[in-house]
Amino acid sequence: MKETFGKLLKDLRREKNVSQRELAEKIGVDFSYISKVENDRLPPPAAETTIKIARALGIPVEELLSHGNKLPLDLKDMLGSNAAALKFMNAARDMQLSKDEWGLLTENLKRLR
Amino acid sequence: MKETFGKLLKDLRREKNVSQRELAEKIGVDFSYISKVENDRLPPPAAETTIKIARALGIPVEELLSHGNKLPLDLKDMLGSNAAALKFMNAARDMQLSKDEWGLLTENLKRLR
DNA sequence: AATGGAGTTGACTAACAACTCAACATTTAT
DNA sequence: ATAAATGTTGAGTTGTTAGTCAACTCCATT
Repeated sequence: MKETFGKLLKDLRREKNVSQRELAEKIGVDFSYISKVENDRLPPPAAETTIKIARALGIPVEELLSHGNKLPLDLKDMLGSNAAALKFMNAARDMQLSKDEWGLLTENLKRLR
Repeated sequence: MKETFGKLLKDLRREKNVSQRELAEKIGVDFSYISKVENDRLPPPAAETTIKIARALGIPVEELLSHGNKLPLDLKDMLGSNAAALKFMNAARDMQLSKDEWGLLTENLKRLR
């Protein structure tokens, strides 16, 4: 159904004409690690590494994160320590919100203040 | 500033007149583990274990989760795989929402459909 | 024909998470 | 005072995460 993280990364990297070694150096990992991730031999990198990759390639961070199913630490902390936010998220999950509905909520957020 | 997970658990458990052994058996862990957690010798349990504790003691799940800074797996999956939800959360984090504002959002959610 | 750049692979590892087990100490009830 | 219940502690276990390192292979040039 959904494209793997590896394939997505490989395609994006190639589009930008960056070698595995170049990318690896920019983000501070071994290049062989990039290879394995691109071929889905290893799971997607940690959130912070994924973010570095997105920045290095100049693509929206969320797209990559969501394909890797990874949560940045700051978000995890915010949610994990906030009962009210947790309740909100539980309710949202139960409603199975669509992409557009999430967009709407993000708009509402700005109008909240 | 904020009460530790351990102290909170110890207080709640005592209020309900439950021994460490009883609680441990109900949720399926060794009782010595409960002791260590209550004395903050070990970090708060995994989210799923924390939820079992909350259920066993009859207290709201979110209160305990938020004190342990743990995120249930289903929430993590939902967020981690949804770019639109991630953007929403990022925006919310940037705004430093108060408890009441989160409550408002949860209300709005119901009115969304 | 050999050098260099790019990609792939196997084996290994350090750190952390989430506990268990056995022994001992303390508190409570009889 | 003693037995039973309850609580604490040290040491060890098992699994997962997030990678590294060295050794290849496969091409494209020179």
